[in-house]
Amino acid sequence: MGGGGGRAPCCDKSKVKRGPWSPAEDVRLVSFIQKHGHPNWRSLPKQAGLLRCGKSCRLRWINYLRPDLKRGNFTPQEEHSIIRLHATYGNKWSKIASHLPGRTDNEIKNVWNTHLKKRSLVIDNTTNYNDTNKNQREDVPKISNGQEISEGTIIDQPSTPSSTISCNSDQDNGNKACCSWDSTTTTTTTPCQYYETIRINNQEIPLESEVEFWNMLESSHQPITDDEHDHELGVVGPINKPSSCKDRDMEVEYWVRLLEEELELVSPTPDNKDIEQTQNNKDVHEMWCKTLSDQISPFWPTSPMNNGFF
DNA sequence: AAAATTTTCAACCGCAGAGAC
DNA sequence: AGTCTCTGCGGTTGAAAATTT
Repeated sequence: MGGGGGRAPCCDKSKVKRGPWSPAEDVRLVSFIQKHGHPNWRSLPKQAGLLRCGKSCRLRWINYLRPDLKRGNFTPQEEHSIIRLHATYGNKWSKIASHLPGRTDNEIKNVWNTHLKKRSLVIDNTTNYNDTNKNQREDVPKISNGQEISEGTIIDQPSTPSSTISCNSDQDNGNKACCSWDSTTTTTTTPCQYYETIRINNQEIPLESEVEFWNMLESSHQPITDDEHDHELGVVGPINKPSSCKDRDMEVEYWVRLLEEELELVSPTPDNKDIEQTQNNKDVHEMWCKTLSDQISPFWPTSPMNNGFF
């Protein structure tokens, strides 16, 4: 390591927000990365209008917002793999994560510490994964044609990224879980197509993806231009968006606006009668949750349909 | 039903590696 | 060669949720 003479802090901690991320921040981060990628985490928060340090943005993206993440509980097969891999690699969580597409090192670390550590003491580590009955395995990773990705398959980066965005997992070896999106249609009026792909044996294969989620967000590149909100978040200026996505922009902007109002980041929209007429915060919350659940993908990490809302 | 305790997991912290200058 | 910045990693924390008493 280089250095010496003391290390400058990554950011001024007195000027950045900490703690749990709000849905509004998530939207900002995702929509910014969707359009601009993340060439520089340090400068990203300012460019995206987020009062967060770059490290926090990176962590949020990698551990929670990346589109190639699996959601939900670990399957018994995944748990088995973790136990077996831990016996090989020890606490090298990123190494273990590289064998489990869609799972993060942090997630694996948590599940190990909370569930598997004790269990691993009583499980016979010599059990061969391939000995299990595949017909009983429920959540084996699949590619778009339904074919299972067998354990041990080398998954690496696509040879030619299909857009300016890349999102690689952080592993330091060559076997990287990877996704990419084709942003070539972002200036058309048709819903944008996003593909998550993996490269297996020199063949690029699209994964089953959360297309609706990304389509929903594809036109939300522009930060909300509300003065109060922008001032609070330190927005440096609007980001140009394709005019052809206007309708979808309005839709996304509508529910983002509801979100901001619920969070009291901005005052209620004058013409939003439903919200104005509802005095009880609980009612507002429930109505708002329903609005969101009607409009956004259930895969959205903080979706009320995903039991992760608030 | 309420309080106490335990569990979960998102987020933070500091360190180290790599690369740029 | 030395310094600095950025990024990634693994350990830890603490608030919220779940469970037990």
